[in-house]
Amino acid sequence: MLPSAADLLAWYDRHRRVLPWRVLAGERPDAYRVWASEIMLQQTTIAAVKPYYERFMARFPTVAALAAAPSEEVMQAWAGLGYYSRARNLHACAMAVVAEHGGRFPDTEEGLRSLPGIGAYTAGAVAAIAFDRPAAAVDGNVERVMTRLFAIEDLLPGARPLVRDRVLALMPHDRPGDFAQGLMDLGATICTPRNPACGLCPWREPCLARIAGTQESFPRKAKKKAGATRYGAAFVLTRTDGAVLLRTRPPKGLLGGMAEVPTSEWRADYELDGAAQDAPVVTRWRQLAPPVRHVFTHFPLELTVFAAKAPAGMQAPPGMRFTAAGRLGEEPFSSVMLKVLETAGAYGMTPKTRD
DNA sequence: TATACGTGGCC
DNA sequence: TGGCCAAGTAT
Repeated sequence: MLPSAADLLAWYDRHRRVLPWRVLAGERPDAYRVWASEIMLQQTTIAAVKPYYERFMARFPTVAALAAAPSEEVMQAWAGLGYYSRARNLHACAMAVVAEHGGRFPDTEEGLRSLPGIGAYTAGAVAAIAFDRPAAAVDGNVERVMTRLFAIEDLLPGARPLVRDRVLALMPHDRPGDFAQGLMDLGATICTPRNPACGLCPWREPCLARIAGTQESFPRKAKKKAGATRYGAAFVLTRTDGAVLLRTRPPKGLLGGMAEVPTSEWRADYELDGAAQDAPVVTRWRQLAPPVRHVFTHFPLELTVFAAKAPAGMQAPPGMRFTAAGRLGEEPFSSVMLKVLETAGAYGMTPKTRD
């Protein structure tokens, strides 16, 4: 028995998930909303995205509204979601859609692919979901489903073209958008990484991995090695009027464009003894404990927090600013920076309560 | 092809 | 606790 799109679509019609960015069955969704949700969902869980998506749509209801917004406002709306280059590209993409496409998203995979922040997956997903094009949207869910279904032994990401070919071969001529979403829903709810619910799967009979009993060993992928811990010092300078000394990180690279208190470099061999030389001003710094620990995708970070007071009239050093206590909520702080500020008692909001 | 790029939840 | 994982993209 071979897998068929009809079996998946029948399952999808009964079990499709209700999601904020998903319209009712049979309705054509707004490309802007589909696109925004796809960008947010890159490497990010639905639970994390939901509150951001709702706020984002209320704040920027149309692609024109997003394009017209200041970049600081976009970064602030994204703060806490991670992978901040997504926010920069999102903004650039909105401006390109307005300036080069008359405010409407291209309705082809190729047209979408040429926009900033839209790669192979997102181009396929938007083309399929928003425009019902027969495009393959190969994400982690689809990779898992297809490598199991066909027992594809090749390592990812090398096997991706093969997965894509399999998806295109199964693609129905009608309802390609539902097929794309059904594939993802199946991966997210049935064909899960651990303990897949094979008994409930519409493709349980043709699934080669299930037949062999090896479903959990797919997809095959190379192990990636963890980076070495980096260390550094963070300096929280609070004026007596409550304002905190801040700066903005360079637009590209780690936490690009996000707000932070001044810090030393973050290095594996950082020596805390010389931390005073990295401070933004010469004053009496108090070392706080314990240090802030944070884990990025490619390395763990340990920041020792130093705090000091400054007179109310103090001016910020070049390239830095004092932000009033009442306006800290408007700054685009990353989660690691919120931990630093909380350690210093300069900000009462933890990452978890940011919503 | 390999690496940089966040964050929070789960076991 | 530590490694893995979540609707990837850019370089």
